[in-house]
Order: sequence, then C-alpha cells, then structure tokens
Amino acid sequence: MGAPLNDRSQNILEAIVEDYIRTAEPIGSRAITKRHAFDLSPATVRNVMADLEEMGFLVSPHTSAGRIPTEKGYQYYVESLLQVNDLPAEFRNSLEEGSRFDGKSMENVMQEVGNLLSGISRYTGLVMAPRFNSTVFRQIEFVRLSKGRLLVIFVSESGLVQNKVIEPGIDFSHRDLETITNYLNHRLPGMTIAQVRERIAVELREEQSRLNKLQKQALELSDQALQGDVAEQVYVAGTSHMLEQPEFTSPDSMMKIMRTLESKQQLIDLLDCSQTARGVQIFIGSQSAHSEIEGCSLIAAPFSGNKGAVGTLGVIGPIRMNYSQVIPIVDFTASLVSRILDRES
Amino acid sequence: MGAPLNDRSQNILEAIVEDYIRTAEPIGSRAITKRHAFDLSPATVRNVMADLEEMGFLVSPHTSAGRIPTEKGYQYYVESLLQVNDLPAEFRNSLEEGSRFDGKSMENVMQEVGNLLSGISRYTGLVMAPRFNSTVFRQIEFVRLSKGRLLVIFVSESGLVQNKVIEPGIDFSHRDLETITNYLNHRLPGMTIAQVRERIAVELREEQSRLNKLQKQALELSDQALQGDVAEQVYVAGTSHMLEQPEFTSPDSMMKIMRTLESKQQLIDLLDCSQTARGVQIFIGSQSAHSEIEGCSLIAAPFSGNKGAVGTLGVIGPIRMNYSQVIPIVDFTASLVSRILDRES
DNA sequence: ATTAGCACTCACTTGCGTTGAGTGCTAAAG
DNA sequence: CTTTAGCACTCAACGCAAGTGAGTGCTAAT
Repeated sequence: MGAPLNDRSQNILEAIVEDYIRTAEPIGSRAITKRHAFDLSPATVRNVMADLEEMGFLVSPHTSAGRIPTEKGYQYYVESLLQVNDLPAEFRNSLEEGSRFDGKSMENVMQEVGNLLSGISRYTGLVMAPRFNSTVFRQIEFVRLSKGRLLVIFVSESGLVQNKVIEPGIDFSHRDLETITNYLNHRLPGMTIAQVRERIAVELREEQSRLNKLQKQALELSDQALQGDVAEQVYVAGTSHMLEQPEFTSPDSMMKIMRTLESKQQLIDLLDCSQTARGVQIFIGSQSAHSEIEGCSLIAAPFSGNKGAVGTLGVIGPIRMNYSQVIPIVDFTASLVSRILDRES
Repeated sequence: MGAPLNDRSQNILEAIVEDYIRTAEPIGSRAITKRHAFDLSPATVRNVMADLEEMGFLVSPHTSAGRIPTEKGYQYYVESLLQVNDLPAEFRNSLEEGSRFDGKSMENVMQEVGNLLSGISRYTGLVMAPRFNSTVFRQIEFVRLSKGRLLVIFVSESGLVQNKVIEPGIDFSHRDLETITNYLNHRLPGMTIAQVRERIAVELREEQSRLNKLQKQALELSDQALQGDVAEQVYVAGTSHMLEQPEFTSPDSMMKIMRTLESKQQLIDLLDCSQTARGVQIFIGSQSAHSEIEGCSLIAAPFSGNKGAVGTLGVIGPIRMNYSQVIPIVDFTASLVSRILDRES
C-alpha cells in the first residue's frame, strides 16, 4: 500500500485531516482553497478529493457534504504526513511539577500522572501500573491482624506496594512471623515475583528434608501469599473529556464510551498491546484490536525502571484526535515516569 | 410543616411518587385512577392533585401534562409514606459472597463493595474508606529505597495500608531503621494517627534531654512520615448507570453529572456529612448541601470497625430514585463492611 | 362531597417547502 | 493533458403550519 500519492494529493490530504481534526466538520473543496494557499481552484481540489476517496483515504457522509478522513486516511496521515510538535515548555513544567513524589505513594503518583495526561491533552488519560508479578521483589512484611488472619505486604524494587489478607491454616506467633520475615527478606530480594514463586516451589519439592519446620512454614506461607495474580491497576482520568468530543454527543454513544472506560479489563487488554513495544505506539480506530472502542484512537507508551518493572500509559481520544500534540505528551510522560521509577533504586 | 394531609391525599401522593419513580413520566389523574383501585373519578383526583400542588408537593411541567413530585414531595414521601422493602435474599447473598476478603487487600474490598452497590442498585455506588488519620495505628515499616529516600508503610488496626515516599535529611542505615521501627512499633500502637502525631510533638518538645540520638531521630522521622493529611480514598462504581437515567439524557446534563462524579473532592464533601451520623441517611436533591449535584439524591450510611475506623458508603442516583429498594441495600452493606472491619481485630 | 361534561392548553409529531453547502460532470481555456 | 469555470443536481438542516392527544380547570348536575 506504499505511497502512490503525489505531493499535491498529500498536501490536500494533510490539509483535510488537520482541518477536520480542528473543526470536526466535513471539509469541502472551497474551504480547502480558502484556508490554505494552494494555488488551485476548488474544482481541481474536487478532482483530487475524488481520487483520494476512490483510494479509500476519504469518505463523504452524504452527497452534499464535504469529505472526512477514513481510518486509512488517518493512518496515512500519522505515518507519512504528520510532523510532531515539540512539547511546549509549560506542559513540560506542569508535568515535572506534578509528578514530584515526595510524600506520595507510588499509587498516588500514577493517579496524578493520569490526571496530568488528561488535563494537558484534554482527552482521557490512562496509566497502567507495572504488573506486580513482573516486578522485582524487595521486601515482604507480615502483620498479624487476628487469630489466623495475616496481612501480607510486598514491596517491589521500584517502590510499589501491594498488600493482601490471607488465612493460612496455622496461627503464627509474633516471634515466628519475625523469623519468617527475616528468612524471606534475606533470600528473596532481586528476583521477580514470578521467579520467587518458582523458586519456592522448587525448594519445597526438592529440599524438603534439609529444611527445618519454620523454614518450611515460611516457604508455604509465602507461597500462599504470592498465590493468585494481583489484578492490574489501571488509573483512568478525565473521562468526561470524552463526552466533550462532538463525535460522542449522542446519548447512546456517550453511554457506550463511558461503559468502556469503566471496564478496567478492556483497558488493560488495550494497554497490554503496547507493553512490550518500545516508544510511543499509535492505535487508530479499529487498529486498537478486537476492542469495543469504536471511534477511538489510543496513543500509548511503555515506561520502565531499570529494574524491569514495566507499565504503560497513554491517552485515549476520538480518532479525530490531535496527534501532533498528544504524541509528545505521551512520549515525555513515559520517560518521566521511567525516570521516577529509576530514581528509586 | 406537620402533616396536614388526610389519608386520601397521602395515598394519592404516594401513588404519584411511586408511579413517577417507575415511569419517569408526569402522572395524570386518569393514570392514577386506572392503575390504583381508589374508588375515585379522575375529577376528584384532579382536585386533590391541585391541592397537593398548592401545598408544594407536586408541580406540572406545563399545563397539559401530568404532575411530578417536587423535592418537598419526595421528602414527605420518604419520611412519612415510604415503607422499606426487605432486602431480597439474592442481593444479600451476592453482597456477602462478593465481600469475601481472603486474598484481597482492604482497598480491593472497598472497590468491590462499590461495584456491588452499583451493580445491585443499578445506580452509582460510593465508598469512602476510613480517613487514615482517625484510624488506630498498628504498625509502621520503613523500606530504604535509595540513598536518602524512604518508603514508609503504615498499617491500621482495621487492616488498612497506606504508604508514602519521604526524603528525610539523613541517610539511615538498615540497622538504624530496624531499631527505629522496633522502637516505634512498641510505643505507638493503640493510638489513632492523630494522637500519635500529638504524642510525638509533645515528646520532642518536653523530653528532648532524656532521649538518645536514635530515639530522637525516630521521633523526627515518624513526625515527617505522618505529616500531611493523606487524601481520602473514594471508590466510585457504576457511573454509567447514571447516564441510563432518563433525567440525564441530554448531553449537557450527562457531562455535568460525569464531571461531578469525577471530582473526588465533591464526593468526599458529600459523604462527609453522613460520617458522624448513625444509620442510613437520605439526602434528597438540594438537601445534599451546597453541592453541585442537581437532580440527585444520596443514600448513605457510615460503617465502622470496633476500633473506631469510620468510613461512609452509599448510592447516588436521580432524585427519582427507588428509595424503598436502595435503602435496605445501603443499610445492609454498611453493616456488612463494619463486620468485615471488626473481624480484623 | 363527588362526578360528568366541556372548553382550553400546549408539547409533540408530521409533512412540506426553502435554503445552501457541496458535489460531479462537461466543455472551454491554458 | 491539466486546470478551471459553469451548471444542474443532491440532500441534510431549518423553519413553519396544521393536526393530535393527554391532561387540565371550571361549572353544573348528582
């Protein structure tokens, strides 16, 4: 699908896409010649537009309206025509300002980053915290809540904290717990949670005989503590910006979009795609997979500390999204968050 | 404003409110006589309705429409006419089912409870976790993240966990931290966070001379750790149910309501009102304070463990809300959560 | 006190003509 | 061969008028 477009067609396509992104209204041939100083008559532009339509870059909603870009049109625009703006200094500042983390927990930081993403882009901001299972274990603590009920707290290298309540069969004493905690905290750091689990399984199987009772209990306990994948954390911010978009003015589409943004799982699936990739990724319309988010595009980028904790953040908005503005925002924010995670180690 | 309403007027008012809650459409005199077996002609009902309108319980949107309840009408209905249904067993079951907390953190439980509230009521569920400052301190842990950067983890009696990153001036060694942790964990449990802070301030002021260096550092460190109120946590679930309500079909009102539900602070203010009260509280329309939530009612109840941690949960929906169904849901859920918090101790 | 009857009101719907932005086609001009 | 001017055509959107019907308030009869 190379680029069988000559310069003039490209210019016109670019003009249409950009005007449409601004106005959200079908662009007519006259409007083009007026707004941009091509030395062409509307009729010529019409011919070019007819060609672009035939090639699948444009459609007209009805005979007597202007043209709007198709998904393919946007894709071509993003891949070949778009020039990304620099991130304005004010945005850069408020991002750096807002992500100071002194006195905040990592969760707060993630939430705050989501708010910043949405506030600056004026679309909806998404942040998916690193999957806990892939983060590097740093420390574990047990708190005895009541008879037989324990609170387990994990801390990862990157400063993420997770906790859960478990009910092991045995009622450990304060002393036991302390010993177990020490034992585990000396042996486990440096591995990912996944590796830790594997290690525990191996030791329980193969070294049974060489372990004393408490060591065995320690392993069994941490096995239970690590059981069950911890659900991903997604922070969504600025959902109401979505409703401000003219493409979602109908009550129906408003409900649809809000339902989608409410279902964390769908968002996780979406963001997972760009987990592994490097740098900013752009999913335009139905490119964003199986997903139910019709009419939306996603600009996402992974972030990661040097200890391997990988999360994803991004901005979701209508296909008619201001790509040139949002891309640098996402890009910069991702590296910012990476920097924050790194600083922890 | 006593009750200058005779039985017949009451019955008719009740019928109108309940029919309107069901249909969301103005109720006419004929509809009343048809749907309910009062032995009255439409004309009589009309007379009564005119009286009720004069008294401020009803209004008609325009001359040739039926009547709808005013806020005052709802208030009278809720206070004097409403009979609360029992909570259907299926709801009770799914609530009890869903709030099993084994393997979940308290935050997960709160979130889950929000989901249940909204899922069952089909309105929007709110849960405000206990303010951390008012919870009883149980344990503190320090994790050294990097040079000069500490992660502090607090655990409250009720199993709530909070963490934050701080940067004390000094770079404590692992050993120091252990000592400090032990020192604090022996002295502080049993007090609320607020009390702890006070105590620390007093000791630092009055017992300066009697403390060794590490003890002093311990106190200073925990002072910093406790500084700054931790933001309240509000869990909001099922916001899209709001958009399903016929009163919010216009794009404008949809945006308005979503913006409100997005701003945690407004919700906190709202829920704070019922923090101190006992049992289910009902805020109808503008009763729900200064707040911007026009056209909404809130049904809320505080929950609390025996250790004093107090939170609030509730359901928010249109004024035309199914009070008789939602009240028992909120009531039961609040006591359920209280039970969960209690069980921890 | 209640009810039947009746004139009246007014949001809502339907249909119809007008408007205007925009198109595609054709034929002339460069 | 490309570009442009001209023109007939299309069709969503807007506004207006008439018709419809649910519901009311008032009056007079029961």
